[in-house]
Amino acid sequence: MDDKQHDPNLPARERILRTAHSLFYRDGIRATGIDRIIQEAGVAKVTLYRHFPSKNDLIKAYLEYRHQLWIMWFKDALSRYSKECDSVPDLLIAALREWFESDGYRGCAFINAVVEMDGVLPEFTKISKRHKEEVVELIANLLPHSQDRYHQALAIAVAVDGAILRAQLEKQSEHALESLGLILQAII
Amino acid sequence: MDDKQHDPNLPARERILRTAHSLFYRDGIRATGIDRIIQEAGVAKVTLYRHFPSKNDLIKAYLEYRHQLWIMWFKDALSRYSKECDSVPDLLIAALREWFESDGYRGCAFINAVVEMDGVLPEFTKISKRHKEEVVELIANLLPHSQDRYHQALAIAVAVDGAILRAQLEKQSEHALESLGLILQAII
DNA sequence: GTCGAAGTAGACAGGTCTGTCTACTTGATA
DNA sequence: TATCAAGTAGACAGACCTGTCTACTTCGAC
Repeated sequence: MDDKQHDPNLPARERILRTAHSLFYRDGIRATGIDRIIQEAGVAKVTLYRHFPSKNDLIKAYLEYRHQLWIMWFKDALSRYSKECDSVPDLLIAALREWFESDGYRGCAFINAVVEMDGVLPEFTKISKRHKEEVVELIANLLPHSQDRYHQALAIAVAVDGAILRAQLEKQSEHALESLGLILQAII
Repeated sequence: MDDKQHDPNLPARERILRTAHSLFYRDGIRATGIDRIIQEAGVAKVTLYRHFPSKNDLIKAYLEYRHQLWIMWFKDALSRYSKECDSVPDLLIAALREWFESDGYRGCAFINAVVEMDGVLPEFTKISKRHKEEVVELIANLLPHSQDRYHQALAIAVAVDGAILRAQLEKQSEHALESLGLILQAII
């Protein structure tokens, strides 16, 4: 899900976006300055501002990019683990474990963005809500059809967010996954 | 739980701490400058730096203060609602509803601090972990004695964190509380 | 009454931030 | 060959940040 190569053959816009993604996610949005991004991306400042008129525009592009990246990874992980997992709880936990234990895991980029940037631009919150809604839909698709399938998926998504945070706060992911397992077993 | 009076008769240290609490929680830690705090608290810059040698020291004091404030509120809310609630899920949800729907609700100060300040000082994360552990203990006290009471409390705390986030992301608290209710009913 | 602790206002240093500007280079296309 | 889009380096403006400094005031304890 992460990409750190910064291939100098890529077009400038792509290099800027990928670098912004790495730094915004790793160090935080406010803590990452434009100068740092252009240095690491190997582009001139004018180039960055030609593609992204302001830092807020770059942040929005980062969130859209991250959304695509994460959803793609999630779908892929679900399909990969579906072979060896025979229950929805096991499947979700296997996928999330892969994420929580990946290098440089720092929680959910959208939660982090809302915490850091709430009040600066309403669009950051809007993008984050859209992301969470799409996650709920993906979870709902895993559940058997029933009247309250959507409510169930919503509750699972809430529990998943809690687990994401716990894995971020503690270095270990085991407690978070254990707690999430207990919740999922109970709900489903 | 919140205090906005800033009584000018209070000692300077107290005024600084309360003002820092209001601003750090409302606007975020990084977004709040020292100049803003001293202006709003009505103290000189030298006075602030005599009591808190650096901004990081002030942030630590803010977190400790917030911890005491929140735990006090939580205990009080639990005891207040225990009269009219006859189950643990109802009790927790009644208390959290009060918080989620209070003026200026902006999520959990400790989650926010970790997201904003992770990597700046390890102590911020340490204080936040201690806070969460104390919350787990308070939740465990509500549960009947059993072998896995602590695991149950941990899982509930994870779900509560998820609900805290959902209530922060959406303007409404209803969805968050509904999902949390579903989880609690299933677990307990 | 003297002294020291704790307060005041506000200038200042040195750093970082976003965003603009100038002046130059490179490469594809018409 | 001429043009134009897209890139480069880097100085600069103006704002804001933390933290230090000077010089003055107030007030209680001894």
